[in-house]
Amino acid sequence: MPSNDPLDRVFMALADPTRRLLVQRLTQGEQSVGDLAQGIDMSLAAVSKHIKVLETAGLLRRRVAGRTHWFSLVPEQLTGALDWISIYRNFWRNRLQALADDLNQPED
Amino acid sequence: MPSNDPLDRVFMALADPTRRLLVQRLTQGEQSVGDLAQGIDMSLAAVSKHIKVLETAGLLRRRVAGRTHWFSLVPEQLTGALDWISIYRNFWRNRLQALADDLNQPED
DNA sequence: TCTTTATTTAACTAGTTGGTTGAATATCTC
DNA sequence: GAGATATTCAACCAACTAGTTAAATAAAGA
Repeated sequence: MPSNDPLDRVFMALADPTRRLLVQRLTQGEQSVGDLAQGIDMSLAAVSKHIKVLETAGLLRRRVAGRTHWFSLVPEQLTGALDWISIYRNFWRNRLQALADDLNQPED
Repeated sequence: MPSNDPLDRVFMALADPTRRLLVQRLTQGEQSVGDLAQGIDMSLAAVSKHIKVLETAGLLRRRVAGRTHWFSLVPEQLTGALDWISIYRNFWRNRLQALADDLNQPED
């Protein structure tokens, strides 16, 4: 088993262009494996694996109906990743702002 | 060489808890390899490699002064990752909002 | 110049990733 | 029930990751 940490898994899941494409496509709404694999030059089994990585990371949810598996996005984990980045990005932005403010001080 | 895509590299770089710790520590300001490695139960060579991964992803900058290498955060690439996530998170939030609005409609 | 300090590089290893193909499972349709 | 459809599972492989230790490089200090 690879990493167990939710942030590890989410960032890892997003570190692949095929998986980011799948996430992007799922913003159009619920889709099946076949739908998602459309136009991707890769075996269905490989796409299925990518989907499983996203699912394990908690980025999407599977609904099985008959022989078809339907997937849709789940926002919570994306939010966790966003929050992590935001903390440090905001820190940095504040730093730059402080520097700018400082430079604008009268020379005195 | 692994992936060449900037987003791949940034998300991959953040998918490791040691590297996220390094980023977190660098919000305290510029630090050397030795500083950064403090308290991390890992060889200096390993920490040095983690730093290189972050550097290659464009998340930090190296300034060599004498025998010491100083590192500091660079915000641009973090922003790229943040933007990617935001696009889809905002999409999702809007969806939920639309649903909520719909449920609040008078029944007519 | 010799030694210590700061860091990287090289060679190696175990485990993981991302793909393949072929078989298995489950469901739908005739 | 037989065949087609949708998808996963298993076994395999090449490439990459994340660590190790030992040696190399470079600069500082005595």
